[in-house]
Amino acid sequence: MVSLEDEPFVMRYNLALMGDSTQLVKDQTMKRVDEVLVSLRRIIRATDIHSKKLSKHSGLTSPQLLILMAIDKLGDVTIGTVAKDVNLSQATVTTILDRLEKRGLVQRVRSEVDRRRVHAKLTDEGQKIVEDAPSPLQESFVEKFDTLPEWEQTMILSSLQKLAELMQASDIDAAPVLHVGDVTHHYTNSQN
Amino acid sequence: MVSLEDEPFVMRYNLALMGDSTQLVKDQTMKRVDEVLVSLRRIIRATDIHSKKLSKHSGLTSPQLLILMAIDKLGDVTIGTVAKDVNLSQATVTTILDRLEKRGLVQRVRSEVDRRRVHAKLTDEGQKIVEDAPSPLQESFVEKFDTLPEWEQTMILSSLQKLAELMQASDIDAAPVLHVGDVTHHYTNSQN
DNA sequence: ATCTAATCTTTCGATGGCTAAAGATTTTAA
DNA sequence: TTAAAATCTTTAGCCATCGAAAGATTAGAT
Repeated sequence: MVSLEDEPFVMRYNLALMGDSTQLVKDQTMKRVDEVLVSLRRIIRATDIHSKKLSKHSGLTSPQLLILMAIDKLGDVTIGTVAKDVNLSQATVTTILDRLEKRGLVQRVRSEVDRRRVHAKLTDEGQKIVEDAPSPLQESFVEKFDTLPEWEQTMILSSLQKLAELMQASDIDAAPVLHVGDVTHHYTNSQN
Repeated sequence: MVSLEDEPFVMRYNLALMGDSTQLVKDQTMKRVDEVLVSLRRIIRATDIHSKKLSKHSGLTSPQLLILMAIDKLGDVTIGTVAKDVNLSQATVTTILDRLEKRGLVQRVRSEVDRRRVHAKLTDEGQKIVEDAPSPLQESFVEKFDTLPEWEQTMILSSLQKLAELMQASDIDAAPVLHVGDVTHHYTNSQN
């Protein structure tokens, strides 16, 4: 048995399932996939932590800010439209709006034309806050990003877009047939 | 004032803060930063959605799976080590372990040598589940990623790593004046 | 030996996020 | 006209996530 002590867990796990023939090739991919996973976790965590920090110093978290900005941008919009714009579920937007409304930054107005709809609009105070708000990504990140050579900025952006595209596509055609008890294979062959 | 109706919010916000001289140059960067932000949101959401899907069909969410795998990899580890390994806070790991323990997949054992520490280990059932578990990233994503040419895989990975690095560095830089010594420890020493 | 500082885990209180179901209204079709 | 279908928001219940503070224990210093 090969020593796997230092290998990332995904690798270790998968190695056990693969024949020796393709092993070396798969190794490479697995390793990268695993590192992608690690990087993603780091990135997600960094944004989370920034959000907390933001809230501590400006009183608003990133999603709250995001939603305020969306309302500012879109004007007098319905909840559903906001949700689509910021890429969150309606339920989530509702709960965030609850908090924003409680703080008097946003107002809900039931539509007169279609009483199922609810419009959100900024209050004067909300407007003011949006105008003075910091970026949802930290300034220093933007600064650092700005110093990268253009080719690198472009590379990062297109990588992210590719990744997002892959993931979204995967989500759509992923066949959810898995049960923990009887799944037998993993990275190598999933046929959807 | 330029019409900004169609510009994403980050741009709109940032433009308001900049003088006209550098505007065109900044425009480029802002636009990219904004698109980075959008892509990130998409990616994060895709992983979230996948996690829900996973949990619905296998009974385990991604973080739960991640933690099980980490324990499997590391053997008889303390909570703190697990937290570092999966890049989550201790508090988070504790609550996730609560659920895993309640389901009998994991067992906590207080260390005899140092009674502050708690070791986590897989139960037989937990072990079995880890061995049969699907990937924390969707199969079809891995499959698609696998078909990318090697240069692209490498490009994506290094972009992510660069991004993670920038963000972490920014978080450290942007540390509020409060506890300068406290903020850095998450990221600077992540090799356990 | 004891008091204090460091270390480790858990608890507490928030927020964010989702799906599914419930409520409310409007639209469509019989 | 009226019942069923579609549309929109909120509610309910769950999990993930964090920081801060509380508890417990060990290590260090006097």
